[in-house]
Amino acid sequence: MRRNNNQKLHRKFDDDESQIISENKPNGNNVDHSEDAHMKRPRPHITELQDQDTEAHGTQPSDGSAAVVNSAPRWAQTASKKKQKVKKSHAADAKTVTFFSDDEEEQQRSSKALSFDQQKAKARELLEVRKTLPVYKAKDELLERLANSRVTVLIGETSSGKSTQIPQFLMPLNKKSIAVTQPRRVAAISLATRVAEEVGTTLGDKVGYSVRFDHKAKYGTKIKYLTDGMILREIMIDSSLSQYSTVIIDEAHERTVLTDLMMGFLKELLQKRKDLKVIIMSATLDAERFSKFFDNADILFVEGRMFKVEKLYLEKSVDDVVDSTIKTIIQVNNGELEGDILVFLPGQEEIDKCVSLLERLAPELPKEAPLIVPLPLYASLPPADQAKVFLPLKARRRKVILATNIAETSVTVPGVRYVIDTGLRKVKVWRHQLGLSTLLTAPVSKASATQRAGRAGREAEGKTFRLYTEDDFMKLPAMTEPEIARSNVVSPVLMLKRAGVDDILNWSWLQNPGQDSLISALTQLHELKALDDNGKITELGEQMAILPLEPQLSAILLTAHKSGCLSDAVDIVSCLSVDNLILNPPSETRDEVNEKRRSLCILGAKYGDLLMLKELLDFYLQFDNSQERKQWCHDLALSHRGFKNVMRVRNQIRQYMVSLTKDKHLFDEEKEKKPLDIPSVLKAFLSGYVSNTAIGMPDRSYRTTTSGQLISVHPSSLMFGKKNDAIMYTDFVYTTKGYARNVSAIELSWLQEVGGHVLAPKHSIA
DNA sequence: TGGGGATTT
Repeated sequence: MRRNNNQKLHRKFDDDESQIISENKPNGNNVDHSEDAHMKRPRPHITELQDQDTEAHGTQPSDGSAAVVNSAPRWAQTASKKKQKVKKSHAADAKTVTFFSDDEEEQQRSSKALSFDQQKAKARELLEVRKTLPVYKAKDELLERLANSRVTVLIGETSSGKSTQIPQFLMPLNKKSIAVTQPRRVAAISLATRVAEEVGTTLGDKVGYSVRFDHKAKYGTKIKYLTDGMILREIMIDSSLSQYSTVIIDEAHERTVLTDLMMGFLKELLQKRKDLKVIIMSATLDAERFSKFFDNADILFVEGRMFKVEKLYLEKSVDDVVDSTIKTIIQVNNGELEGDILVFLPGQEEIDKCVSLLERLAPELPKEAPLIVPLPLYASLPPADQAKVFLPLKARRRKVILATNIAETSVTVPGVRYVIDTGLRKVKVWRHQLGLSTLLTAPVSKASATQRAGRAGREAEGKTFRLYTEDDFMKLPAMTEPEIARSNVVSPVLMLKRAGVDDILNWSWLQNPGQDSLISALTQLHELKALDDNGKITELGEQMAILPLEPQLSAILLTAHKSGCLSDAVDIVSCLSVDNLILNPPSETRDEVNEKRRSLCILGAKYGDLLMLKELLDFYLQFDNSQERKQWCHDLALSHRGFKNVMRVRNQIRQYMVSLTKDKHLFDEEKEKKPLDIPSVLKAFLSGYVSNTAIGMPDRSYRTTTSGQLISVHPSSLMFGKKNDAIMYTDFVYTTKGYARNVSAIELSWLQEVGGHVLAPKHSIA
């Protein structure tokens, strides 16, 4: 790398993103201008639930009456009014991820078991903290507004306390339960834990939660935090959600597929259930859209309490993101006061490059500045490595956390005062015309850039260094495109069919994914025999909708059941539905690890990755010692935690299959150790992945059976470099070229046998 | 012979 530090950043005071700035002057508690200020470490926060920081600092909040307005234009005005500055309190942070292992998590929770009196005392103590939250000041006015409308859109900035407080305010007013939905499991669990403390009840009693594999709620639980996926499951069982009188959709601005679906269902349900109230909570500008969707619902605004974040832009655009990132890190480290640095990069590749460059450079940097400690953070990183970003450092050191989008919403790292934002992210876009996904590096939206910047202003004033020009920023789209517009909607469509929606194209979509995308999904479901020729859901389709799996995988299990290889198929499907089970070995050991996998998985080497998964799971199950198991996972670059999840999924699927088939002894065959019937297993998978097949060409390339596109076997596959007549794959991703991932060898004759109805030439006369 | 942003039932 060239040592060229003349990269210039110029200052730009905020006028475009008034919602996260403060007009207040520093209050003196957080900014220290003494020479060695950067040596003073911020107090480490390991989890958000520690009982400290109970005192509030800073200026007085604005009065409650100013905090709530009911129209968007005034919202802008209100947003630019003074923000209070209060030292971070954990209440607003109750969604932060904690990195306990499963066992530790359990211990942590049970160690908190308090007596009735202790619970009440604790709740009284917490009440003082709650009173400092912006939303608490506006309580009376909020309640009045909420009482008068059936649907309300509530804009609450980060740290307003809306997710913890609003349900508590509403509790005495609701006859039935209040459901609060979250996009992520950890958020649902930690919010419920926090609110139970504030209410002074045992978790699972008055306040509880419900997420996959974990429920702490009973009949009569007044406030229930659920994941979006979980409440959709409940809708499948009880379409009128009769146990709730209020449903709160939180984090609606994230626009996940499941949140969007939920809003569509609620819109329809509101006509049926006249006693139901709905609150849509969002952190950003989407308010108008939500309001219109729900027949011009009231919009309320509650301010947050973020600190001011100064934004700096480049004067000239740069090409080399890694180079420019490194220079900026060094510049910030040399020139800025105490506080850690959070860097947003698009992907693992860029992160790993930066980490190794920084490790090399760190010892050569000026001795006056803190020593840089680079820490990568991305989803496929083992949990133990992820947890390192939370550990406190010794004096005279500065964390530089190099992260993907994971740090934008899912993981909140305390102590960050500086954000460096490359303005890039990776997006997966589903091309229904081609039946493949593309993984693109693309610019973020303004909303996303604002969110990233906000990560520097959670505990004190901060700065964000944007590695693009202000002009570039102005050209960014206002909002990230909702996920549903770029996803495969097979699963949502099946869900709607199962809920009795006939006219999918004209359903109450918050955002319609588009006719082409919907028709492609309907076609796929027809091919899977989930829908009949009239588009009505079949019995098979009903069963597929019940299983907590993608329709393809459900179809595979139902076929496998008929052909007598269910147990093996369940094992493989369980592995397929866990992300990051098979890790990418670090480049130093890559060849070695690949060779180990190949020699261990004899069937995998011959038949492909699906059988490798089966073999790996069998090996995993053989260990009786958890230490050996961990070591084995480590040697083969497999995720130990991933396998634990596989076991939970496997268990759940088995239960579902038992109840679907009403055959209690369905999995008893396991005791007999039936030999593995490889063709049956592969044919069962072929029934779900008929369209994901390709024929081998003489030049060792493959062409897909559906469109004749050129496709290559991904190098991470055991089938890489092998010649086969035909292959089947679970994923087709276009990056530098079209890659098939998770590849298995199949026989040409099976294509006609299993997939004749799909692959028959379109021009043939029926 | 080459590279997987993030969720969830």
